[in-house]
This record gives sequence, structure tokens and C-alpha cells, in this order.
Amino acid sequence: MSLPHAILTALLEKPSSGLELTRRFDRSIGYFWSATHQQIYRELGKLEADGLIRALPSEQPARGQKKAYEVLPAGRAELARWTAASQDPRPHRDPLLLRLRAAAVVGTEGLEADLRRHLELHERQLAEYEEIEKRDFPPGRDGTEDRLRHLVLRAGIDLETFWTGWLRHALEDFAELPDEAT
Amino acid sequence: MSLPHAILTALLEKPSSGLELTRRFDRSIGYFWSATHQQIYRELGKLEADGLIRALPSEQPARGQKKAYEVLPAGRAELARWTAASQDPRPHRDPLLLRLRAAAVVGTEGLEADLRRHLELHERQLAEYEEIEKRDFPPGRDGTEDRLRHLVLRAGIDLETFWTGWLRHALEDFAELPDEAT
DNA sequence: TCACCTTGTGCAACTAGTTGCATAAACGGT
DNA sequence: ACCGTTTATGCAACTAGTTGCACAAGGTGA
Repeated sequence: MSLPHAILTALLEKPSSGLELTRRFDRSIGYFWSATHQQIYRELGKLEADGLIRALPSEQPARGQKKAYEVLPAGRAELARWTAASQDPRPHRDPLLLRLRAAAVVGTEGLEADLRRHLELHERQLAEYEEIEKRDFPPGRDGTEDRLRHLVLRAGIDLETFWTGWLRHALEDFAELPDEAT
Repeated sequence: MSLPHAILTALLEKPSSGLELTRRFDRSIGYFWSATHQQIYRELGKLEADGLIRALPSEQPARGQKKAYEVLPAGRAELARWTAASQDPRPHRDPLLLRLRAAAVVGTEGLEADLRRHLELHERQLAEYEEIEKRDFPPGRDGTEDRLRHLVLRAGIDLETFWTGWLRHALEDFAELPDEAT
């Protein structure tokens, strides 16, 4: 149950409308907690009903009109509670590794091309993260907030580094595999 | 939609009953595609209804009686099709990183202990993987199946290596953070 | 022999996340 | 004045995954 807390965090960083949140979930926050605009609108409704956020007063709250939200004290308290509470790591699910294991039984045909494609995607993501690091975290700054945000970005960079490394290794291995007739 | 394919793979490796599958999903396969016994029973029902697997003939197919399944040719074909088909990487979701980001806004209280706990869990998992590697993949074997399975295990090892490394780094960083009053 | 535990199978209800579509205002061109 | 696009919000239906419980058979000990 992390989506509401992701939204609370985003709104604390900056009060936003549904669409603005959606955009931010396509970038920064979404790198480790993605969400579609429908999820976000639905959740904003719930959070408002629960008294954790409120719509900022605006002109006409009509449809097709921007409606920005801000976090209420109760929302901040809930986020603090959730952040401090111990949580188990969620089970890990990865279709690509599953396909590799399936390939051991039914043959590797077609897989190699997709590994190559994944490698490219991860390389692109890694480059993007490194761009952000260069831009937002030049050496020398070390406020607490910066440190924590940098740590999160580091996780992203290290994770993509792992994937690109592993995929390259996998492709080398594939190259050595005997040609097969599935 | 990977669960049926995970089950097909498992059944091709060895025909099994629902409970046996559940056990195997708690170990090997479950390392990168976890599933509960209810998911598995439900899916076995669907796969049988779709003609991809069938129950092995047994004595009394009563309740509380083992019922083993094997993969039919149509099931193998479906698995091969799925394995070869190109798939996009699924969006990544990680509550721990989310909490770190939230902590940048509402304070780090309570988080450090959980980071420590996660580090321990990942260290344990890493040790388990390395144990398996030593046992199942001694140097020198290199059949195609072994190579692929070893690659999958390598991904697990590298992933846990990333996590333990990152968590250790994060904890060092936490130690340097100024004490705070949230 | 009967209460209890373990093994094995399964249903039902719920929560989370995705997909497809609808609606409405604002803006820009023609 | 009208048409099409972009921006913004939202509903409804679906798929995937989780949780809680029920039921049956067989074994174990008192």
C-alpha cells in the first residue's frame, strides 16, 4: 500500500494537480513507483475523503479545470508513521529471468533479440540517471535532504549498472551457445 | 501475465501436484516469480481447462488427494511462443526507496533500523544463492541448460550484491547525517 | 477411539493495478 | 463560426495478486 504515500511525498515536495502529479510520476518518483493517471486521480479522491489532503481554493472547480492539492497535517503525520514503520521487502518478480529459465527447457529462439533490446533500454535509463546526477548533485553539496535524494538516485544508477552488466554478460554467453534446433 | 508460464516451466522441469509446485515456488522459481498456493491452484485449473496441461492419471482423485499435472504439447508450444515474444520491462516499484525519499521530507526517524534489517535479509539471500551456486554449478560444466540456469542464478547473486552494497553505503551515509528533531 | 496435527486442495472476498473510454474546457488555425 | 488538438479530469470494467478461511484424508499419541 505505497501509492498514497508516494502521492503524499510528491505533494509535500510541491502541491500539484492530478495531471502535474502524473507528469512527475513519469519522471522522478515514477522511477521507483510508477502510477497511471487513473490510479492517481482515484487515490487523490480517497486521500481527500480521508482528510489527509485538501484541494487548494481555486476559481471554478469545474471539469477540465486544474485542481491542485496540498497535504494537511494529518497527511504529513500518516506519511511519517508509514516511513518509520518496518516493512518486509516485497516478493520480487521478473519476467525476463523467468523467460531465461523457460528457454532452458523450450529453447532460446527469439530471446537474444529481446535481451539486446532490454540492454539498450537499460543503457538509456542509466545515461538519464547519470545526467540527472551531474545536473542535480554536483560534488560539494551535502544537506540532509540532498544526501537522501542522492542516495535514492544512486540506487537507480547502481541498479541499471547491474542490469546492463548482467545483460552484456548474458549476451556473451548466448554467443557461445551451440546453435540449436528447438 | 507470467504466472501460467512460470507454472508451465516448472511442470516441464518436473510434473508436480499443486502443493509440490507451491514448495518449488518458495524456493528456486519463486526467487524471481513468487506465487501463493491459491494462485497456483487457480491457475492449474485454468491451464487444465485450456488444454495446456492435464492431470496425471491417479488412484482416487478425491479431495485431500495428491493430483499431479503434466504439460501437454499445446502447453509447451504456448510457453515457447511466450518465451520468444518481445516484452517490455515492467515498471519497477520499490517501497524502500520511496520511504527514503519520503524521509527527505518528513525525517529519517525509524528508517535506519529497517535499513539494517533489510541489509541482513539481503545478506542471507546472497549467502543462500552462493551456496546454491557452489552446489549446483561447479566449474567445468557447460551444457546449454546449465549455462542458462547459471545465468539466472548469477542475476540473483548480482542483484543481492547490489542491494547489500547499496544498503551498506546508505547506512554509512546515515551515520554522518546530523541528528535531527523531526 | 477420539482429539489433534499435518498434508493437500480449494472457494470467496478483497486490494492493487491496468486498459479503454468519456467528458469538458481552452486554444489555434482557417 | 467551426473543427481539430491539447490539457485536464474522471468512470467502469477488467486482470493480477493477497488474505482468510473451509474441508477432507491420514497419521499420532493419550
